[in-house]
Amino acid sequence: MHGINRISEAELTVMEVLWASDEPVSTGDILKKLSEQMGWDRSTVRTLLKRLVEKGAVSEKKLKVLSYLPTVSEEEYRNTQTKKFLKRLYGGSAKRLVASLVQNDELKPEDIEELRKFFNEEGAGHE
Amino acid sequence: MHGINRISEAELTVMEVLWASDEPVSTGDILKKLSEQMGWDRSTVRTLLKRLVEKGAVSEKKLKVLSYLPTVSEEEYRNTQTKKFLKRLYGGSAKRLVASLVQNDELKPEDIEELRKFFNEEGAGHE
DNA sequence: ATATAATGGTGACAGGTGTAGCCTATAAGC
DNA sequence: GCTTATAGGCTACACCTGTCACCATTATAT
Repeated sequence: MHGINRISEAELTVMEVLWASDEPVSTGDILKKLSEQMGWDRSTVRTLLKRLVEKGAVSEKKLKVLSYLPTVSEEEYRNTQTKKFLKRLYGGSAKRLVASLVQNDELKPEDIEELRKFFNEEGAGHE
Repeated sequence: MHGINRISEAELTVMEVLWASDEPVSTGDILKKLSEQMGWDRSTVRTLLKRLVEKGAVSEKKLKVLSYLPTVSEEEYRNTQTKKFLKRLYGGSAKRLVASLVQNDELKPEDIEELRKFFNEEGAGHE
């Protein structure tokens, strides 16, 4: 929907906090979480939030206190990023990516087993 | 080996030109390629090359003319990036990534078929 | 030899990113 | 009510990135 393409690393970390909640999260709560998890200063967190709002990736609600809510779902974001990544590093070939995952032992035996079943069903069910 | 982590988008495009050759490529050739492919100015290309050298991602050889050679292979780079990406967006679970690829129809039927076979073998051979 | 084209060195500049600081307003505790 | 802890507004600043521009030095072609 939006061109929420460019969320930076640090900003993404903030997004994760928001995605983890199903309702708007207050600056205070976000701060508490990130200051202990990342050791970030209050100002840092607030700057990131502000930028995310400017970018349209989160919206700001004035409740008792300013609170934030993502405008893009984590999955949505993950999907667009994955597509980009795929295109950029694997020429868009998901097959190549999967092959490389296997080759680099990123998949555990049980994952492989699971995917095997998965693909067997996919192969059958897909017409 | 190196911490060649942060290659920027534009820089990556330059890397691709270098990776496409098996020997050092001259500034001129790189420029020719990228100016037509990307419409980049000579200065732009040279700046990117310089930065890549500074970052240690490519080495500069003085042949007849300055030429460049990657210090990291494309595959090596792709693998580290993939690992990072996986960790960042899929909590390191390659399985989740693959599942998502399937769910988002990134894989064509014949890919699925191929992977199905692939996994059947993997599953069998891997004990 | 000269004019022209290609090379190489260095500087610049706006916008993004990581990481704060300072000051004021307001809510909470005693 | 006064003090202290939170919250909110604005500023800063260095480094990274995408894009060049300018100048001097060689090759090349005629």
